[in-house]
Amino acid sequence: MNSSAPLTAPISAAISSRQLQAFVALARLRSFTRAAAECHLSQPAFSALIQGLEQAAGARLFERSTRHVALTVEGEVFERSAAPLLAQLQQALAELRDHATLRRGKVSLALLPSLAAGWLPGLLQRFRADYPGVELQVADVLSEPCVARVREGQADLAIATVRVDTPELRAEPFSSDRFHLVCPAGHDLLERPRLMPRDLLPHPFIHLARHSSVRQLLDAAVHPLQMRTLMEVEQLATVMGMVRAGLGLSVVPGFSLFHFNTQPGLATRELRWKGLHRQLFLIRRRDRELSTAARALYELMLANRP
Amino acid sequence: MNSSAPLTAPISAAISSRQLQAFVALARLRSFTRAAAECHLSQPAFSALIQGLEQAAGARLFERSTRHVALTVEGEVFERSAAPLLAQLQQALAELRDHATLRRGKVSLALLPSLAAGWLPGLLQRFRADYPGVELQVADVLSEPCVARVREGQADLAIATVRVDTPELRAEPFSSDRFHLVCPAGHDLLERPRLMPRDLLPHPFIHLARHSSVRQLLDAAVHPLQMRTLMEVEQLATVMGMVRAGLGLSVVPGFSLFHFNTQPGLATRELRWKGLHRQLFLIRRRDRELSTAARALYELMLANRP
DNA sequence: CGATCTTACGGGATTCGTAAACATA
DNA sequence: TATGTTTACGAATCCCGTAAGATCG
Repeated sequence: MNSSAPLTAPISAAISSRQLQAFVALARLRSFTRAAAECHLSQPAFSALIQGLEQAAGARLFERSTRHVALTVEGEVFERSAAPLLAQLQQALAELRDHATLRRGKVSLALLPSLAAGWLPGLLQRFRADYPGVELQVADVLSEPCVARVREGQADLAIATVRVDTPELRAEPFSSDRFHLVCPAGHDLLERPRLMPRDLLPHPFIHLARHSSVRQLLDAAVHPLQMRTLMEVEQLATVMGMVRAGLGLSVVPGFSLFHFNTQPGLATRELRWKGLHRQLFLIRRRDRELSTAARALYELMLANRP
Repeated sequence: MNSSAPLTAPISAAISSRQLQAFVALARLRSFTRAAAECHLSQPAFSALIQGLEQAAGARLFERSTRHVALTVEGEVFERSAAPLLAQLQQALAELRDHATLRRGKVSLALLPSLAAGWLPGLLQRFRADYPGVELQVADVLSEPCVARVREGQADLAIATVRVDTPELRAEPFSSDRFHLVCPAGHDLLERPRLMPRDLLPHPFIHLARHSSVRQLLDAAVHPLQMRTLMEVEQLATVMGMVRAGLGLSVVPGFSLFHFNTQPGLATRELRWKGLHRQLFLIRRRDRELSTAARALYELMLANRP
């Protein structure tokens, strides 16, 4: 038994896109010579292409003499399908190549509000300049929802503070930031040579919500019950407004300093307390590779860590 | 210059239907081994097929490890086009093969009413038994309209009495028939040893319309002004009714004898007068070959001439 | 006889299947 | 380690382009 002989095709005869192109070109130009030229083939090679198609189809598709080339009735039947078929195929390939070359695509990213407002915009500006056709979706939510979005496939990537190395999710260290005291300009805490946790206790304090990573780390460094909690708010922008109004002081992550540094009447001071720093992780699914578009954003993020 | 090197594809990369089939099978089965088996290929050959497709597409379409095969995002993009594309291609080929094997198709035939009523039905019964899927269109009209229909592409074939050998049309001799006297049974013309044209003159005569071939040939043999014309009618069936009612007698072509031979009270007698016979031609276009279906009918007609 | 399609043919690329190497759970 | 994909490789096949042949107007 000759085991190396190719087996017969399982369902249909093999048709190549080049045969389809040749057919459509010949049906349009009605000349082997001209159609061969359009397909960048020698005329005999082109002829063989058509013959192969006719053989695969099981019917003569063109009537030809040396002076005349025309579709047979069967050829007309096939033409009605072949022309749109070829167009669809080429569109499908073009669409695919668009995705591969980042002329089209979609990336969805979930990350902490502080990064979304401060660091991300400049990054996305560059990304959009390079790949204007790629659709972007950003979810500026806290760590837990960030991770949930990746887990549920709603986001390709997330930046969050939770190290989730599960069978589903892969987390890699991305960046870290320190925390900063924010208070009205000229506040006496700004002058102390060494600022300790207990130094904050006498002052009215604007807390962030308990589920925020900032709050949780701060609670670990300074027992909350000992503090003079003035209020709890959700947004860092609100913290900024409260402190600027002189209602109290607060502690915010470095990535959100852009909220405060540009505000007249406000001052900040880095807190170098042990344990009071945030580790950020880049989180993605384990079971899916990133799409080309997502990988491009991933690379750009890694190359431009805050 | 290496002139035998294949030139690059003109527009799109070459994709074969086998690659499309392989892609769809792999997307469905998510296993190279099983998909290769379904495509009747060795697994490495199948793998190469997919790799070739990915190369042509310019993007990786599957994420694969030894334990897991899944579509990439780009693969999903392509799948949306590929599956319907393959289905359409296979349907187009099936349709084409149906036409080639006469499971489908269409033939239109124009021929004289006498043939349409007498000879054709039995022929078409056989044709339909062999090719039940082929649509038939019959125009039972006189010679001139028969020819016109072929000339205008409304009919594939015609049987008519005019020899039209023009640059457009090809006519080949098909058959011929003689003319017959029809009269009430027991009429004295039936008894004469030799029946001559002038023997008809004393009797009331039922004429066919002037544009019919029967009438024109009869007028050439017997001057119409000398005849006792009772009336002119269009249809041979009307002639039959008139003669059966004893109103007169008439002359009809042999192919229409089936109208008369089975009628009680009627008799016929062949007229062997010089020039009084009809030559029938099979007419088709010169610039188009017959479709497979039309050719089948053509062969059947030739093999079963009246 | 001139334009055009088909056949013939040699060389190189392609693709097959078997076997071995490689990778991951 | 076991299952499943990729690489390696020799052989058969396919496909190209050139050249010669056939055919119709």
